[in-house]
Amino acid sequence: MTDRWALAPAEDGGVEIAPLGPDGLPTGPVRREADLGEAVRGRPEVARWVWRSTAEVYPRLLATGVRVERCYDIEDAETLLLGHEGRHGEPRSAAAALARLRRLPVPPDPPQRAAEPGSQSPLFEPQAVHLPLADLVEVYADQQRRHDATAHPERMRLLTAAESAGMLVAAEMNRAGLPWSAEAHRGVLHELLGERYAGGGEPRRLAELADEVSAAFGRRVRPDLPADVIKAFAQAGIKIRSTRRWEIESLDHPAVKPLVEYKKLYRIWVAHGWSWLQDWVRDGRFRPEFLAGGTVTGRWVTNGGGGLQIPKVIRRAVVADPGWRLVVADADQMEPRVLAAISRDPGLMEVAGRETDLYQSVSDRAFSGDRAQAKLAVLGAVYGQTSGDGLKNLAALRRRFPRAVAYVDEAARAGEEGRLVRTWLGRTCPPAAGASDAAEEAGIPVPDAEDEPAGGAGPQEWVPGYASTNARARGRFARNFVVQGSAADWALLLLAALRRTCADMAAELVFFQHDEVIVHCPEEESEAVVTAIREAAELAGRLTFGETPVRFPFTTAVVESYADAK
DNA sequence: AGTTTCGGCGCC
DNA sequence: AAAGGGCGCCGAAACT
Repeated sequence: MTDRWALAPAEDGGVEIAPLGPDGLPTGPVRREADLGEAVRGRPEVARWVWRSTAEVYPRLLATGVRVERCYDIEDAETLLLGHEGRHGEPRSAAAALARLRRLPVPPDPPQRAAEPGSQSPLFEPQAVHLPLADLVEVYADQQRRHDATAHPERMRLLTAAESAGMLVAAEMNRAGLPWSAEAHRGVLHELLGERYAGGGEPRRLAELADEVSAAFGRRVRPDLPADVIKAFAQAGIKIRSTRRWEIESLDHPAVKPLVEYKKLYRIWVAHGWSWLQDWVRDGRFRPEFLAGGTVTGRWVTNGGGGLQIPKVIRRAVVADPGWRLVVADADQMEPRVLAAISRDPGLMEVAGRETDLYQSVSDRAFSGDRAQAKLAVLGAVYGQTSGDGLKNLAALRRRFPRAVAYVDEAARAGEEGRLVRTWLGRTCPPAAGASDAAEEAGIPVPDAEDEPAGGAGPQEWVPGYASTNARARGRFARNFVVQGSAADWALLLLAALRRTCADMAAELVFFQHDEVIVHCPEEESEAVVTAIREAAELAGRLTFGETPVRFPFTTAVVESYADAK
């Protein structure tokens, strides 16, 4: 029997709290207390705190040294429930949910604010509508009933609980920060880019490469301006459509080598150079603002500093504190393993039931041992590749793993037809996701019935190529959604389990990137953390997908620098 | 002058 | 050889 309490910060800095019964309604009077931290600290027996917004409440609790074991984020649950009900566009605030319940005019959601460098404030406007606790629990009790109305109530409950747990993890990671050595970072920059010149212009190495590009063209060319580069190639008699690297690299021209090198280094300079370091690293920590469930698929995003796009060469700057270690753990072939678990394809489950390299096993069965082809085929199936070798390989994949391919094909068809598509736990893809905004605004009908295959075509196997461009884009989105989103479901359970183990140690979760976690811990705890990650992965697999032979192995490394993990 | 979009590329 | 999912970020270009 879980002991749940609702909590609502009051305008005057105090807090309202009340115990809740199984129906989600209060079982006792609403109490007012003067201090948020004390109200929670004094009730260690509470198993789950129910509140409007984790991003509003939990950073304040953490600031006073109070952690909670579990929570329920009403506005996050509202978002997930609205999505499941096919009402993605409706306002998701607790105030809006209450207004819908009472059949009053529904207020629009407050706008989101972009993160500023170094700020630690919550993502949502601080003046977001506060609801009295009595109103809040009315919304909560209604949400409990709405869980019961979903296709799989127990999975939906797991989803809202898991994402709330993810929000606790995110808040704790935001507070901890990623250990970052500014000195190591400057070392990498100097090694790659050379000296900086006064005035903030290009560093030495970039200036040299720009000169080499210009020399190769026989005139001054700015390699950072695509239009200038296209013009320069045109004058040399080479037509290019863009200056993307894969298009440039195939050209036979002396400017190619310095140009490609320039683009690589330019990227480091502008996105992760000295000014980035100045803006985002304080007191030996990089603090991107992690936001759990920030995308349609449930993947996290970070707000500020490009926290999920740290280039490999820059990872040298992620360095554990003295006497501490980074435990870097990366899930092995997560997406095909998730596909095996959700499709229940016998062949793929058998392959995914081993901890050895899944792509190698797939290639042994369907691609005569060519691992690269097997990987391309699997990723092509998941991403909806429509041309090239991927299509040919997809046919081989379909022969050996028919249920797996049929699963994503069905998702793609549903997406094209504008039907709802869900992850394993019930996160729901908006029916218009993947369509281009321009086409949507132009009022292109969805789906385009005239583009459907002619009738009487025999067994209805899904084939690409008949729907409108927009419908196909929605199909690809939906195809990927069921795999990427179910992987995100699983990852939330993983984080929740790992967080519980780390709570008994000094170890802290400091980074999470889709299928990869970093734990910062004292050296002597590192082996325990490795074990905890393995156990959390298996537990997450069972909790998310039920009884399944599919395994979720991790590659782990105990290192002092992130760069040494691979 | 300020704001939005585009091109390109980093990560998974 | 060529292009298919999810993101964020930057400067330049294109707008208002």
